[in-house]
Amino acid sequence: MATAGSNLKLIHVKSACEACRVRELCLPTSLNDQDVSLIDDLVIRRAPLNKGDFLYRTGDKFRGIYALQYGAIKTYGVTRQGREQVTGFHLAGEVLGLDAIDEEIHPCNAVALEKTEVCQIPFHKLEQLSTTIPGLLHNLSKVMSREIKHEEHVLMMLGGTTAEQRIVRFILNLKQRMSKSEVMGYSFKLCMSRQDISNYLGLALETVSRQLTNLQDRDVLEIHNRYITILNPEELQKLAD
Amino acid sequence: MATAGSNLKLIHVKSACEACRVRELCLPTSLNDQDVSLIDDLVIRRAPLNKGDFLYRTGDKFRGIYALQYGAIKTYGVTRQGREQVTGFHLAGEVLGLDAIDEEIHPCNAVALEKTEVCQIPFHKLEQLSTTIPGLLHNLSKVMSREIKHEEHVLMMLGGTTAEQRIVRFILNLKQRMSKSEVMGYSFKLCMSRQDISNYLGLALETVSRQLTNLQDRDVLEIHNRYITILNPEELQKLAD
DNA sequence: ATTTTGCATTGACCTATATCAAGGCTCGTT
DNA sequence: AACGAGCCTTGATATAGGTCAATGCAAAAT
Repeated sequence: MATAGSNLKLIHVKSACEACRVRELCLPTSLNDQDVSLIDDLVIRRAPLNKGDFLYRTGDKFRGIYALQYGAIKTYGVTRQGREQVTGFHLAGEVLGLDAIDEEIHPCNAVALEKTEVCQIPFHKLEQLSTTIPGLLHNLSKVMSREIKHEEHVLMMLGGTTAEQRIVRFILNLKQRMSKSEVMGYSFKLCMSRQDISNYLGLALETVSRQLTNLQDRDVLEIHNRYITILNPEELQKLAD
Repeated sequence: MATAGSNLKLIHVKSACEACRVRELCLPTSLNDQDVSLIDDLVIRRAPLNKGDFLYRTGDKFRGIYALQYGAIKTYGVTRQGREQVTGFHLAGEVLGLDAIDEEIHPCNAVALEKTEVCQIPFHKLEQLSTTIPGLLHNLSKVMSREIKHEEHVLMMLGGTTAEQRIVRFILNLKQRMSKSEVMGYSFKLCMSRQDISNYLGLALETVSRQLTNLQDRDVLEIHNRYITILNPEELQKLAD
C-alpha cells in the first residue's frame, strides 16, 4: 500500500505541482521528483472561489500560504476612515499570504475577483520539510524576497508620478504578469473594477476612467468595458518613463 | 584552543548578538546559547559608515543581509527621469537587504544618513545553519514576513491621504520605531532631510516644510532644525486617523 | 571671523486631481 | 423583452499640493 501509494504520488505529483503553480516554490531549483512529491503531499487543494468569495479576512488565523492556480484575488485593508486600500492584485501562478507568517494572523482581506482556485500550503509543514530539502528553503527565501522587492517596486511606481503614469505602469505591469501564465497578445481582460484600480493607485475612480478614455482617444489603448487592447506598445512604454 | 575558543565565544556572543541587534533573528524564540553562538560566528562586523557612505548600490552583488547596530540608513531607487524614490528608512535594530536574496543583486541603494554601524550576515551560511536550527528558519521567515507586512502598511499610509496625514503618520511611525531601540521621551532627532522625507512620502519638499511649520503653529509639535518634540501626542494621534 | 554651501522656510501662483452631480451602458434576472 | 443594480463615463467646480522664486539660517571650510 505504501509503495503503491508513493508510486501513484510520483505520477500525481507532477501534475498537481504544475497545475497548482507551486512552481514558484519548487521548480526553479534542482528539486528531484521525490522532493517534489513530498511538497505535493502538503498541498491542499481548496474548493474554487466564486467572485466575491473571501479567501481570508483581516484577523483570520493563518493556516498557510496560498498559490493561485487560476483566477485573480485582490488583497486590501480598511483604514480607520473606512477607506478601502488595495494592497495588491494576485494572478495565476503567484503566491499570497506571506504577510501573515509573522503574527500568524492575516493582516488584510483577500477576496476573489472572478472564479478562482487556490492551493493551500500549510506553512509549518513547509518549514519542517525545508530542513530536509535544502533547496526548498532557498526557494522559499527567494519567493519572499521577490515579494519584498515587488512591494518596493510598487512604491516606486506610486511615488511622485502623475495619474497617467500610474495607470500606464499599472497596465504594463498587469500585461507582463499575465503573459507569464498564459500565451497572450496585446489584448486582455482587467479582472478588477475601476474602483479597485483607483484604490490601488491612490486615485479617484473618475480619474482612472478619464485617463483610460484619454489613452483611448490617443489610440494608445482600446477599451471595451473590462477588455483592453494595447494598440501602441512603444508609445505606452514611453509614457511610463 | 578549540574549547577555549568556544568558551570565549559564549561570552563574546551574547554581547555581539545583543549589540548587533541580530536579536530580531535570534532572540524571539528559544534559541539556546550554543545556537546563538553559531549564529554569532557568521556575523561580520563592518567598519562604521560615515554620513553619505554607501552600504551598497543598485546592481551590487548580494553578500548578505545587514543588521543595523546603530545609526540610520535610507534605501532608494532612481527612476528613469532621475527622480530619487526613497523606499525606506532603517533604524537601529532593523534588518535590510532582504530584497536582494532573490536575484543576488541589490535592487536599490543604501546610504548612511549619519554615523552607522552594521553587521553583515552572509545569507547562504545563515541558510545552511537554518537546516540544523529549526527555530532559526522560522525566525527568518518571520523577519521577512514582517518586512512584507511593513511595506503593505506603508502603502496603506500613502494611499488616499492628505499631506498632513502622511507627515503625521510618518512622525508617529518614526517615534514608535525609535522607542524600540532607545529609551525615549517625546523628543528625537530626524535623521533625514526634508528632501528625503518628501521623496519617501511622495510630496514636494516645500509641502513637507509647510506641514511641519503648520503643526508647530498649532502647538502639536515643536521643531528646531532636525530636532522634533511632540507636544500634544493625543492630538497628533487624532490627526493620523 | 568670514565665506561657502547645503538645507530649510516662506510666498505667490497655477495645475492636476478630487469632489459633486447627473446620466448612460451592460449584464444578469424575472 | 423589460427591469433593475452595478459600473462606468462625462461635465462642472473647487482645492490641495506642486512649481517657481526669493530669502534665511546654520554648520563646515577656509
